[in-house]
Amino acid sequence: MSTAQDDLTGRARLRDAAIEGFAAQGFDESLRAIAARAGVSAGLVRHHFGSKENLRAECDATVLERYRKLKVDSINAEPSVMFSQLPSSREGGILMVYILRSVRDGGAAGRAFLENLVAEGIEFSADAVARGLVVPSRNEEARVRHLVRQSVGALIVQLGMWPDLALDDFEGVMERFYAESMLPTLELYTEGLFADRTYLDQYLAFVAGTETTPAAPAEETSSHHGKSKE
Amino acid sequence: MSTAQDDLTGRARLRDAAIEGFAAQGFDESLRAIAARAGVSAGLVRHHFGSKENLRAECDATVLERYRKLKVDSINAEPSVMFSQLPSSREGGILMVYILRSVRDGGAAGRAFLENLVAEGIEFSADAVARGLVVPSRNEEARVRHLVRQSVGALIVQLGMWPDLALDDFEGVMERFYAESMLPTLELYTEGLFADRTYLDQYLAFVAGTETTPAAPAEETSSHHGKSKE
DNA sequence: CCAACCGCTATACACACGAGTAGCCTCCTA
DNA sequence: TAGGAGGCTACTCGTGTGTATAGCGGTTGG
Repeated sequence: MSTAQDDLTGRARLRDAAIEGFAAQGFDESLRAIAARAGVSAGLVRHHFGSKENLRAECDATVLERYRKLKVDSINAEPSVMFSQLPSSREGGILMVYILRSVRDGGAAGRAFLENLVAEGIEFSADAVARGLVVPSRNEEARVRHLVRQSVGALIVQLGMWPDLALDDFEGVMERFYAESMLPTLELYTEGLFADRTYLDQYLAFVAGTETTPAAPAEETSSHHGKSKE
Repeated sequence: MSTAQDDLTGRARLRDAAIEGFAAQGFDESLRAIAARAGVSAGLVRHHFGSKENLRAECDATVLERYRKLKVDSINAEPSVMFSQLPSSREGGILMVYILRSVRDGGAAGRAFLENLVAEGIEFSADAVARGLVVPSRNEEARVRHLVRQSVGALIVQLGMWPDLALDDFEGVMERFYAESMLPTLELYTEGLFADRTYLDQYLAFVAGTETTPAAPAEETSSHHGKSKE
């Protein structure tokens, strides 16, 4: 149940319209507008879902489920660059914008999406490091979290700077975004930014000076557990 | 005139309260709440500023002006890493959150702030490249725009994931953010991410194939068109 | 002295929103 | 074909918002 195409009856239509409306206009979209988008009356929302909050929750769950499904479908589809397996269909665009909006507003779906992306990235990164494609990091999770934060954040900034974002043209927008981001990304990822290692080495020396390592807060850094004065 | 401390008379107090309220609660903060924060009545907003939109516009202008002032004050203060000359005072935190919110919502102040940051970054980057601190890019402006987008976006994501952001503890929040972002940033900037140049070279070859260069739309990519792996 | 002015408050109005209620209308079943 | 259950609509209510108007009180200039 609750897939996209099998039941177009009321509730599902309303839910999809809500997802689309939330993605297009933000989560302040009124129930009336959503109902109008679905071609039904406003009060129907209350009969199917108890409140707007419930509707939002169900939209979140549906979007997350569809994202996972879409991700699984496009797996082994050679991700040319990390975090770039972007959808090209209209539905994929709606999903993406919905998720970006959710992250933007600090919603639960956004947090879940980020955690999902981080877990996926850690796995992917570990594999890539093992295969020698990616240089290792002193804190793999911190690196992945940083990359996820930056990638998603850049998309959110782009989304904010495109107020008249048309969901129909989402693929075009993404294409344009990638066109102007691909070169800097690849340059940064292969050639770095700094010409020498002084900044990094200085920071590493500074961190080594302080006993508590702020970069690796939780996990024990390999085996040298015994700290100095205890 | 129009500095923070000299005139505490009504209008300025209200404007500052609006800035603080917008930063703390978002731009949907009601006029009554702003008035209450300023310790005055609600209708006063209308007498000083015609409407909420006008108030918002004046807040934007004030924030931008203060940001520029704060930036000028802290110039030559050795930016250890690009885009990290962050304020540590409470007022600076308010300014920063206000600007982040403005970028997030696609406001005019946000766009102006981004453009300001890009211009500043281009200048800084050119200088750093000339001094041999930073490796050159095939499209400096695209790289700066990319870095700005990513840096600001990462902060916005962090902001969204911290719903109970206390403006008083802003420096602590930023400190924590930098503590967990510093290592990945420095690693990425000095050691890159990819172990070899294949991805970049493939992309450059692909771009060289198509006549229209999507990454460098306007400017000609100087003279050394036929590049090679050094 | 006083009167015009300005900062400010209190109250009211129009509007949009989410929430809630009653009833029609269709389709499915026996 | 009769009955009933559920999808759906029209309407109403309370609330919160931005906007607007009338009026009070202190300050200042003639």
